[in-house]
Amino acid sequence: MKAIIDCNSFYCSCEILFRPDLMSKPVVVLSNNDGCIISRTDEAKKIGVGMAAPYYQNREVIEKNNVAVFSSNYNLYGDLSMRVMDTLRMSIGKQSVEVYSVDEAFLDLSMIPEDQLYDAAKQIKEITEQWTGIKVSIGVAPTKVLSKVANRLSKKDKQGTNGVMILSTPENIREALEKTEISDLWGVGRQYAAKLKNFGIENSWQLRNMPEEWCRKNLGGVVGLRLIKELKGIPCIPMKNPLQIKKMIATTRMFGKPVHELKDLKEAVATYTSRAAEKIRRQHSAAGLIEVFVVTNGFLNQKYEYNPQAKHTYFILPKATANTNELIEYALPLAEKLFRPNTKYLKAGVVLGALVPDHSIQSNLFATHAQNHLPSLMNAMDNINFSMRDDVVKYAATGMKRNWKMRQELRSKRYTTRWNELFEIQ
DNA sequence: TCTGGGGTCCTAGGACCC
DNA sequence: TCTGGGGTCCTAGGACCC
Repeated sequence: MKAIIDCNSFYCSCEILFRPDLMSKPVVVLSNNDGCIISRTDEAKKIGVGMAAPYYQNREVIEKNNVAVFSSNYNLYGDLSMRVMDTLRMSIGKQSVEVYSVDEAFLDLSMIPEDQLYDAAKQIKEITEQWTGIKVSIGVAPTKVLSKVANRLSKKDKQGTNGVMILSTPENIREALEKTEISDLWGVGRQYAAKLKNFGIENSWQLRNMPEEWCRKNLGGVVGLRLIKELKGIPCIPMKNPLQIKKMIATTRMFGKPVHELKDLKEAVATYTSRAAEKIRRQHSAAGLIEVFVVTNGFLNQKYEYNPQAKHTYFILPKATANTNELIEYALPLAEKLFRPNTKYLKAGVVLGALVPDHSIQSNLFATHAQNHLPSLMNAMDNINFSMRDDVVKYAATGMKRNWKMRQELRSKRYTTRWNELFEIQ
């Protein structure tokens, strides 16, 4: 059996942990740039705050109901996520935990006898909540897809299920699938949901009973086939090796306000390149490809309409590297190539791909002495920036003023990762 | 005035190989 | 007179996830 464990309204729960006065109150967390709502408590949901909806569209209901609003604080969420995952690894062994996202993990429970599953799941839940202060829900079933179904139902009815739901009998599974609308099924997005509804398929049980060949044809080939098999209780999506390294790493951001000068765009691209390079060094990778993209929104002086258009371009490196200055040298011409005067830019991003382990980079006999010492320079920079924080050491190309930086007007303190922002008790 | 920031996997089709 | 039947690798794009 497999389980998925999921933190309830994760970002909001992290904020409430340090603001106990907000417990059982409506709370929301905004995306970067304070653009969209990306986490909301049940109480906020109840009064009609939409998920993934623009902040400004919900402003009225938020202010009227005194909803607590936070900018996203990824330092805080990342640290608490690590605590949750560490707790799970301690509870059932690190080989049995697959971190799926910042607030979710799949657990392999195959070593637990069926009649003890409920108690085991309940215990994992209690330990996690006690050690981290974050509430969680658990769904247990024979396959990953079914465990997601179980988890969703346990969250919908927290009182009735105590946040734990086991789907082990055919009757249980049938009932759960009948209750799960097709658009709520893991693996069915907007496109497929619309398509399935056209065929008269409204819930997951109906999909389960379709012919497998039909699913292969209509739901993306083997992806669809796996989905229907998983619905029938046949595991097709294996647990992943916990030590897998990423295949691509990106840093992309909306600008605080639209950018229209090449100088600003280049600063941003250099900054994102530095961030992305730090990330690949952290997993001991080097990049063989760099891609830059920009999102424009029409012309300067034109009336504002949200109509984003993406453009991208890339460069294949002669030799994989993790050195920030080399990567910036490749990135800036790409930004210049994309730039058009008189254009409003909303967003830019840098993607590092074709990642290889850094020990496998071919060394170059003809490289200069200085080039051969770049890894130690990168190491030193990373160490300084990690211990001192806030980019104490950076490249000049990343700019000093950075007037394109995103807005984060309502961010809470980074209680667990900055000495000078510790939680205080009066 | 205003709409996030990451990722994964799969397929089709073209270029090229023997 | 006859003109095959496999492969691999790469890229772009589309779907999905949180």
